Amino acid sequence: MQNTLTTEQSRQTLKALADPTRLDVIHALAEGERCVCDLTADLGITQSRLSFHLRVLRDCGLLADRHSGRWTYYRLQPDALSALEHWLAALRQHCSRSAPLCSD
Amino acid sequence: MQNTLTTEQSRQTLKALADPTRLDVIHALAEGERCVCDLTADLGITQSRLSFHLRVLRDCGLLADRHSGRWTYYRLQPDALSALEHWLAALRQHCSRSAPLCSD
DNA sequence: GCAACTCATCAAATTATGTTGATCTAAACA
DNA sequence: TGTTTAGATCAACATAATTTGATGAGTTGC
Repeated sequence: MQNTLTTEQSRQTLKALADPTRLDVIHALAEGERCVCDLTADLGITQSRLSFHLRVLRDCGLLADRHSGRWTYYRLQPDALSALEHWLAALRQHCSRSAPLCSD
Repeated sequence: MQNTLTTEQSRQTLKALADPTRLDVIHALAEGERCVCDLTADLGITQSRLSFHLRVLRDCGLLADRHSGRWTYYRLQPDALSALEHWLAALRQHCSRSAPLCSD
């Protein structure tokens, strides 16, 4: 059985994905793990701004980090996307019971 | 071929789903089509507030409406959820190419 | 016509999110 | 030890989203 998200967790993940800067981060990390300073350069944004978004993405499970020396490396956690897909699919099924229209 | 969403459309849909009031609306409509005044009563929120959220949901394609006399009926559009699922699945596949970790 | 009803929209107030620049901790290295 | 670098965090500000209460437009029935 796949990860089942609570509604609250799903909301946080949806919200995290709804931001353009954070989608840029995700795309940058699709190339592979990167340290914060490289990401800062890749994305051309300030360090504290990136740090803010990395935290949002990590807090909802979309990213994981790893410390080595003075660097912090971030990487994607595709399972978090799968979990959201499953939550969405369940919501859609719940919505597709296709109750009749109101008769009027 | 299913609906392909642009990044911008996906972002709007993600944002729309990330709100608790709007998820309540969606669950209420899973029971079937309803007019605004019934929804107002079901959810126990003010009419203008509900109207605001209905618009957000309609604008991103999650709901459709229908006018009859002085009533407006809203209903779910599960295809919008499917489209988002496909967008998410594509993102996940893009993220799962599993590039190697940084060697350090 | 007029009063009651449904719903959308608007402006103002409130709340939540994101950005900036400064500061702080820890690691590395001379 | 002192200095530099990586990155997190904080407070102040800026912007965006939501809520409220009021108003307006269309519909129905008297």
